[in-house]
Amino acid sequence: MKDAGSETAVLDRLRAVGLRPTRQRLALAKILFSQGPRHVSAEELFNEAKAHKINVSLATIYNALHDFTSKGLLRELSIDSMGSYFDTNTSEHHHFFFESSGKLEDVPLGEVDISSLPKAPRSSSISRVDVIIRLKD
Amino acid sequence: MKDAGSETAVLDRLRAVGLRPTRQRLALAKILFSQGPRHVSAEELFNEAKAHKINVSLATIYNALHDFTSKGLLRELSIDSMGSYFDTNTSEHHHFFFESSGKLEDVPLGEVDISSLPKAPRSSSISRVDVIIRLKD
DNA sequence: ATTTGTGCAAATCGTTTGCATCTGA
DNA sequence: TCAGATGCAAACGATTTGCACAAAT
Repeated sequence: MKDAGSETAVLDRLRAVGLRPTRQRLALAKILFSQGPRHVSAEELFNEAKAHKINVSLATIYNALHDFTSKGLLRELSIDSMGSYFDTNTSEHHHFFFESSGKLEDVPLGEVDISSLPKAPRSSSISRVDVIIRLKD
Repeated sequence: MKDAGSETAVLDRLRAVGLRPTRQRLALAKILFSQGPRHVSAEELFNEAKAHKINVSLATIYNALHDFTSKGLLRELSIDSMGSYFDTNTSEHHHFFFESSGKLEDVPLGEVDISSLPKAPRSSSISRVDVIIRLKD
C-alpha cells in the first residue's frame, strides 16, 4: 500500500474531490498528509513550504487550505481568536487546547463521551460537535 | 431583592471584585447585566452604549470586557475566527452555534452530559471544557 | 481556448497599544 | 495626591481581495 503522502496518493486524493492538482496544491497536500495527523496554521504551512523550497504565496496557502477544507480533506478549528488551525484528521475526535502555548492536541479516541445531546433548536440540524478541553499548566 | 441591573446591584458587583466603579464600567455593566444571560461582541456592546447615549471609546469597551472577564464577571468565547463573544453567564453550560448567522445560544442546562473525560496530559490541569454544537440550517 | 489557480500588494477587520489627559478614592 | 481609567489615533496580525499573469484541461 502506498504512503498517504506519496506523489500519486496525493494526486489521487485531489482528483477524487475534484480539485485540480496544481504544483502548489500538490506540494502543500504532500506536506500536510505525509506525516501523521496534525494541526497546522496558515503561517506554519507557509514556513514549511519555504523550508521545502516551494515558492507559494500566503494567499495561495489560504486558498488551498480553504479549498481542502470545503472538500472535506481538512477540518478548520478556531479555538482562540488568534488565527485558525487546520486539522488533517477529519474524523470525529476532540481536542486539548494548551492555553499557554496555543497548541492543540487530539484527545485519544473514545476518551470523551457525550452521553446526551440536545435536539437542535428550530429548523436547524447538527453539523458537528466540538469538545475543547482547555488546559492550564 | 434588587434587579441584577440596578445601579446599586451593579455597583456592588464591581466593588466585590475590586474594580473601580467608573462611569463607563458602571454603564457597561448595567447594559450587560440588566437583561437575561447574553452573548455580546465588543462591537455590539459599543453600539448599545451609543444607543444609550453613553460615550465610551471602543478601547474602553475592550478594556472593560477583559477586566470583567479576568474578574470572573464574564466568560470569553472564541468560536469562529471573526471575533469573540462575552457571555454574561459564567456558570457551567454549553453552546449552540448557528453557522449561518454566527449567533450563539445556550444549551439548556443538563442537556449535554459528558460521561467520560480524559485525564489532562503531562503536568497540565483542566481549566474548562467547552462543548460547541454547530448547527446548519 | 477556456477555465481555474497563483502572486503580489493593498485593503479589511477585529483587537491592541502608546500616550496625554482625566477621574475616583 | 496619584494610581488607575479613558479616549484617540496609530499600530497590529490574521485573513481577504483585486487584478494581471500563468498554468491546467
